[in-house]
Amino acid sequence: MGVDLGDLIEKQEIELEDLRGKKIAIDALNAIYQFLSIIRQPDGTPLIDSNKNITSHLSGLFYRTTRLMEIGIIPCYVFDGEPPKLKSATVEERKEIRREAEKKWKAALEAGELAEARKYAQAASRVTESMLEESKKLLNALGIPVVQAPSEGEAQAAYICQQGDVYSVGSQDYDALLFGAPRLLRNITITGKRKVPRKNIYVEVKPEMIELDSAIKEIEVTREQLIEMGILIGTDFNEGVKGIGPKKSLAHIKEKSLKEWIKEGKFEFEVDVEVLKKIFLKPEITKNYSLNWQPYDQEKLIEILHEKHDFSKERIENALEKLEKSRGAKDQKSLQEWFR
DNA sequence: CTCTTCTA
DNA sequence: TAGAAGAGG
Repeated sequence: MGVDLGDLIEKQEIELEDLRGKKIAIDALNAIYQFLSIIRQPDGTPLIDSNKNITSHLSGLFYRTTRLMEIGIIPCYVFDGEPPKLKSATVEERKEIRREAEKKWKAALEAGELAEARKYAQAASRVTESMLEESKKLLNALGIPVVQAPSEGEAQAAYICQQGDVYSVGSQDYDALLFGAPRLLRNITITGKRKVPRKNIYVEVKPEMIELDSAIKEIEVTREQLIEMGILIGTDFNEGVKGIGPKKSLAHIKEKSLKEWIKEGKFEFEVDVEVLKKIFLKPEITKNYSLNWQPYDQEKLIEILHEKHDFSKERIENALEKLEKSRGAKDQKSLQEWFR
């Protein structure tokens, strides 16, 4: 979920093609969760192989990643490690929401309410340990680097971006900005047309880019103030103040610091605010990672997707063929360079 | 989500 | 041939 900075932050609509030749560190859990929740049948059933294993995430990861590569984008994926202890409340809360959604899904199915069923099925999506393991194997076979974060993936991705090893972080959540990512790309794993809930209309979802420096300059705050705003609104690590959203948080933080507000007794937090701020300012990351792009291993891909999970061999080969074709194109030197 | 097939 | 609809696993 992450912090809701939505309307405050200045963003720039872009085309995927604008990112040709750019390296991007994608928040793996974020992407996998999106695939798992979106790739479903009308009644909410995910894709499954003959052994009843869910495969929606693999389908999304494979086709989306090869499409990005086809355009000439150079992705790597960052996986989460142990969540900070302060996240446990959020984790529990999400579990409960999923349990409720699961019940409602089944009820809606029995009542024959397809759209309702799908909605609750999506909310019930749960990324399991084995899904993550398989996703890593798939990315390995694709020759895409996988970085294992010690703690929060967004924090690690932000660090990799700060080091200049990638152009941008890719995630739906704004948290990466609080972690100090110089650039954030949203909507790069979900694009195209999306149905507006409860309405029969579709909106075009386009990739958007946020540059941390210009975004905070625009609203005239520092990164530290942005973090304080996040804490007021609520993050994965603390409950926000009731009734305070992006707009009010900005006004409050501009008036005086969080520390002063607390001292005056205006706001109260269960956790020491300095501890919260430290999660974002000095996150647990590793400097020990390597981004090493390799050619894909067709045999391994066939083994994982076709032999193990019943994907059509023809479709896999088609996807790889398209990749080859785009790689042969003249104007994509940057893509070729990455294999040398 | 992306891909293939159907339809005007 | 382009856009909608359905399938994929």
